[in-house]
Amino acid sequence: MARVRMRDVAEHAGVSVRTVSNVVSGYPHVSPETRAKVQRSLDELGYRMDYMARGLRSGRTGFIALAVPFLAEPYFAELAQAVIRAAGRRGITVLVEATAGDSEVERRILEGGLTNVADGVLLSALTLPATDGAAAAPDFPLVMLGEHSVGDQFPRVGIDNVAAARTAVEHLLEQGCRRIVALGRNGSENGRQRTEGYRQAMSAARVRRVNWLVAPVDDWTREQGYAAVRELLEGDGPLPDAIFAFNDALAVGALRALDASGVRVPEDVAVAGIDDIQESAYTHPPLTSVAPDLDVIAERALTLLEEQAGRRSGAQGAGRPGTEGAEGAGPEPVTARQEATPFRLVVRESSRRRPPAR
Amino acid sequence: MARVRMRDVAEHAGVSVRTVSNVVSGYPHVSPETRAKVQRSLDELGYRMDYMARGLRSGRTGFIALAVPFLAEPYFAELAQAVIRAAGRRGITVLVEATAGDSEVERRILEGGLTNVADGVLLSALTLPATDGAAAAPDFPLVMLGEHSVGDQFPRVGIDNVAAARTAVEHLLEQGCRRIVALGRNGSENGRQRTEGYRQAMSAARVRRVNWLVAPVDDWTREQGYAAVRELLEGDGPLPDAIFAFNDALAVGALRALDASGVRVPEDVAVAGIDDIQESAYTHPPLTSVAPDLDVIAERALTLLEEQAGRRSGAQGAGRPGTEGAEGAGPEPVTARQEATPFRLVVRESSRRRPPAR
DNA sequence: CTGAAAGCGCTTACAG
DNA sequence: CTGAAAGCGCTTACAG
Repeated sequence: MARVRMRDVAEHAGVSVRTVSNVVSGYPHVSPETRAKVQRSLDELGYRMDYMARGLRSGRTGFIALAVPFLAEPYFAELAQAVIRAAGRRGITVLVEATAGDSEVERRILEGGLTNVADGVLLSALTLPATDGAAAAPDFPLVMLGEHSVGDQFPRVGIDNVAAARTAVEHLLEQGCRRIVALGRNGSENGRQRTEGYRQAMSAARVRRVNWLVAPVDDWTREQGYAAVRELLEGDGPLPDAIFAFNDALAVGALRALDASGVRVPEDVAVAGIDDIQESAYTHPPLTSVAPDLDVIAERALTLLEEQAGRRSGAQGAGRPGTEGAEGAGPEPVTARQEATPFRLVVRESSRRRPPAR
Repeated sequence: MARVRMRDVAEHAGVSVRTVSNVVSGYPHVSPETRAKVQRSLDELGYRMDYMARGLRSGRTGFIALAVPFLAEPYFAELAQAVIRAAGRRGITVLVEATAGDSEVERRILEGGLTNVADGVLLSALTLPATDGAAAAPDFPLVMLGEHSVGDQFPRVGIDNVAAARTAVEHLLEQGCRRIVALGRNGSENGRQRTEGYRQAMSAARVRRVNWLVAPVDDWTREQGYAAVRELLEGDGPLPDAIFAFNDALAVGALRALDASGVRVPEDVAVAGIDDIQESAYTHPPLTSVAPDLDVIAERALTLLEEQAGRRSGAQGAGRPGTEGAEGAGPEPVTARQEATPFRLVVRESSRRRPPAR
């Protein structure tokens, strides 16, 4: 019951390993009879590819790495799920790394810490300042995932943060809200962009400055949303009539704080968030949110990764040829494509203050 | 800027690759001067281990595979997070697979589908009937994770389902509830065990049979919890005075259904679940739940995996030696250890009907 | 404590 | 369309 290698299959079928390899990897030019014969041996012996060996030889591992800050945050869990599903469709296995939002860890990944183990890297950075990595474009396939962008030397796939935020705030304005809190500023690039969307919407609606409210937080978590809104409610200013949370986790925390203080939603305060995590359909009341299309994000990210890999290794995919003397024209500088993916506003009870127009 | 190999480092430092390998892998018997010299070359050249090559040679990949049904389910996301964290502490990288609860996929994993890529497998099976795989103990390190058990030929790490369920129901009984719905029966082994816990608690409290209520579901999701409770409320029987949900996702759905129907929690109906997912502290009202210790589960599972790997390869760890002629005494039958990990009841507002005893 | 060498299981030009 | 052979970057007995 020892390990079955290609050589064993070849002997069993009476062909060379080359032929077995061809059959296994789906190389088209194999005679049907040979293929059938080999397939029979494959099945009979229960052959299973050794991916390590293939990876060593071909320079391709069949893995991609996905690095997210926290897998336990619903948004990232749902994103990871979408990536794993999309990768599965392409026969790619996903290696999940949790960075804990540690910029040291994120930097290491940007510097290629995962390249020996993965053909490409999907990084959902949290803390990396936009100036970082400006020095060098990576010499391996890399796509930034989700909202955060690190300068623009890397391709990124995600929604347009400014537009998403503007959409949410415009919706609140349409409900008749004026005194709207922007909940979530925290010094991140993403936070700046969502603040900008808020600003644009408020400005376009000519809301007076006295009604522009900002509640800063450390992280975009339920805890922070709760704490920030508690503080707001305990202050002596007049109540806001709406809260725009920079993500749904913050909104969930905000809803809990409002509930605990007996503030009615949406009658007293309307609430909207971004991400449309699954939880948001079950809050009290159900949460209005801007929904990114995670499947589209995952698909595009993988496509971009493949494009980069293709560009890097030439047409026929010579993998890791010998001493790599002639590197072609060298890895072409990847055009930084910042793809904005579609999103839609999902209106639920938390912001429904006016009867829907018929 | 070609790839730096051990050979390059060896030349640069004026030693053999053997020595470089020794330094890199932390082999103790290297003279301090040599070590320092090699280290300098390592740093200077920016050497990075090729894990594929090491994996091929040593028979050990440095990966473990974690298979869960859905990464987007909070419980599994939090479990995965705990596993990744624990693995990181041991220098192990985690490969995450999503089975979608497909028994075909789960069976394939049980048959070794991931062994060529991972040193061990952590499987959180959902649908596998207990009879499956009874045929053969696996010939690779495998630990079943979480609540589901597939017979007892595999080691399993998780809470005692019967005890956890009993604890939750006993708590509801203590609150004065009598007419308690068991929400979640679905034909799974886990479901049977939690039903048994319910039965034990109800029976011990001598609750009359007319008050034993069961609400079956397909999956343990928010959707199903919502639908089942809607149906319950629309029926013509008297209302229950408590709902024991087999997990928190079901409880979240139940809370939403009760909220939508204007039923007050906990005054009219008390609610308790199992899992204590992060979301549960933010529901309306906050949810009482039985909390497993995911960090303990992850740690124990990894330890068990290592024990199995050790048993399999002999003391000095000869990896994959030659033709493996002498397989020792063969892989010893792994004693099926069903480790019950600790849990605690977290009481929140959803079940607090009586003033706490002082 | 260190070197020279074999070999892990694959893929892939090179011939035929 | 198929074979024989080299080699990917490591680890590890075997010598010394």
